[in-house]
Amino acid sequence: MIKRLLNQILTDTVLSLWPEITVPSVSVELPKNPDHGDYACNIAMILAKPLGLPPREIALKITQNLKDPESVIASAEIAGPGFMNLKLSNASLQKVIPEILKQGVNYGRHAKNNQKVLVEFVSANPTGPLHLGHARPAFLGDAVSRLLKAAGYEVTREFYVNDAGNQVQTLGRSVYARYCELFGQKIELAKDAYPGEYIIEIAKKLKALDGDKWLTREDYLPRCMEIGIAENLRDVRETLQSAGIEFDTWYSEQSLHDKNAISKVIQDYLDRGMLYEAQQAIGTINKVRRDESKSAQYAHQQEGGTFLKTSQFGDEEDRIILRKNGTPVYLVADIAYHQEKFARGFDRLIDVFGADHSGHVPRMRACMRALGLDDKKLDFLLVQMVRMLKDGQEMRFSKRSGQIIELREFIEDVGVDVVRVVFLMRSANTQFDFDLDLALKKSSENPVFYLQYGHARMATILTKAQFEGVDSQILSRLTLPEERNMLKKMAAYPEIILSAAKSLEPHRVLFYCQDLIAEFHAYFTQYRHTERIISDDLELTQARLGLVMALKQTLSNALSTLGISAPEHMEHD
RNA sequence: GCUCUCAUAGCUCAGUUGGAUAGAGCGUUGCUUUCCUAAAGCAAAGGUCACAAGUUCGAAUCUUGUUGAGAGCACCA
Repeated sequence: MIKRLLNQILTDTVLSLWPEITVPSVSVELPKNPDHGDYACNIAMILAKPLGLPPREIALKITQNLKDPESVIASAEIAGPGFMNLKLSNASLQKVIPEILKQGVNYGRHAKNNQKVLVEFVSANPTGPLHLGHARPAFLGDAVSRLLKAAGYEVTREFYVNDAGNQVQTLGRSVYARYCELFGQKIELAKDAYPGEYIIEIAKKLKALDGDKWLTREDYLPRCMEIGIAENLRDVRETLQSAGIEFDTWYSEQSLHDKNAISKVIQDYLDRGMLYEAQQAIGTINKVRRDESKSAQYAHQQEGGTFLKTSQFGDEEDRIILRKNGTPVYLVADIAYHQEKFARGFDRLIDVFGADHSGHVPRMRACMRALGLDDKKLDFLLVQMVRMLKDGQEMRFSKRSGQIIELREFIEDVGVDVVRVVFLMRSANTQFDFDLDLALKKSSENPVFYLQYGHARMATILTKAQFEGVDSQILSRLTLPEERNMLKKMAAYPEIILSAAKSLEPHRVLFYCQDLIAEFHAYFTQYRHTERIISDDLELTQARLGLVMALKQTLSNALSTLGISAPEHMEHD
């Protein structure tokens, strides 16, 4: 809000001086070095080239002719190669407090931008419980959704349910095997069967509902699949709920099959002349593939069929979509699903998934473009892998061996907020090591407590003293450098939300919280003997309480935008 | 072999999209509490931003190459 004001002033000034010039987007920044004023601007350096003048000269002109009717800028200095260091008047900084208090929980929330966005995330196969591997994309998708909403988007959160295909059939057979076992039959699990304990629980449920009716029947599979999917989805939903993650829609893959969306896509491609019959995809011939590549490994299973001309749209080779026997491959259902998403009228589609599926990105883009759809609407948030460490050793998970840590248990053991913060602290783009021992320690080594303690400390102060409201007279008492810094920081909050949403990077908000709290803690401790918040000076006390209240509001808004709870009170030893 | 991502303090990571003297947390060392919560604060130590060229007023950030790590490269889902 202050930034926008400064932008306006500088743009007006430049226009008044050089009307013929198209003013580039002015960049005003919070400098790290306090000697560089409250805000720093590099516009003079950017204008040096188009104006053909030295940056310092331009800066001088600008500072001497500032169009600043409300005298927001108290002083402007020229420094270094041509930076303008702006110092703001106390009064203009102090205005943030009433602004924040007026807006309350809405401070930092932006007006609706009439953009509809769909965020698809988790979308785990309904063949088992969620495990630790799902955690990062789940929390990221959730936080990104919250961020986009705060930034003014109308957000729909969607879970794509893979309830069709081989995997759920395997699930059905696994359930049936355990079901038979419950009636005393000796069974041998198939090689690809799911070995987990939870399958037995599902079998028990089936037995309780249907008795022994399926023992002698051949058509057991649909029923076993149905109950398997339903039970797993229920478990997934509960786990997500305990993680504070809700979805608006659960989109069934089977429903696409049911309404013939698959054959429709193929017809669409056919109409567009995008298909051809061949032994081999165009593109593979030119590509040197060594024995290590997977396609070479499986070459003997490749028989030819119907191919889609994705190589014309940026994919490295054409993709098969119908096997030689005419059955569609998995990709087609995924294409149909994305086509559906486009048809539902969103302005922006975001897919969140693990970086192990990064190969999916150019392929899906190409498939959409081959349908004549604008793939710029499609965004992929790739979440890098997490390496789990226990006792300094990497833990390897495999679903087949049943060696997994269930997300549900993990959240129960560690606490939602801790897990959430650990996963949101890092940008999605970097892989990181998750130290399990550290997460389990409920000590100050854990960054969550720092955040929450800051909020609780503010809450304590406010309950201790009666806050009677602010007016600009009183607020003029806030003149300590630390107080000015916190005012600036709070004023920057709406910008942080916007840029974090724009770049799909929730961790920025978390680092912002960390900074804001650090400033408050330092302020609090430094002045605990001299300039206490609650003092005999009633006016000063009210002004500082107003500051704390605004801080608390900003912090609580930021934390809730990430789904992290902000307690009023914290118990500890 | 090819493609993508990454490489910043002892460890885990930020770095406002090209800006001024590269930051935080943890760990290490020393200090601060009669008090509104010490789950806090202050100070110190710790860096060839993997390496080498290039682009320009200016590079951790952009380009190319090299090295190293992770992921992907079947008509599996």
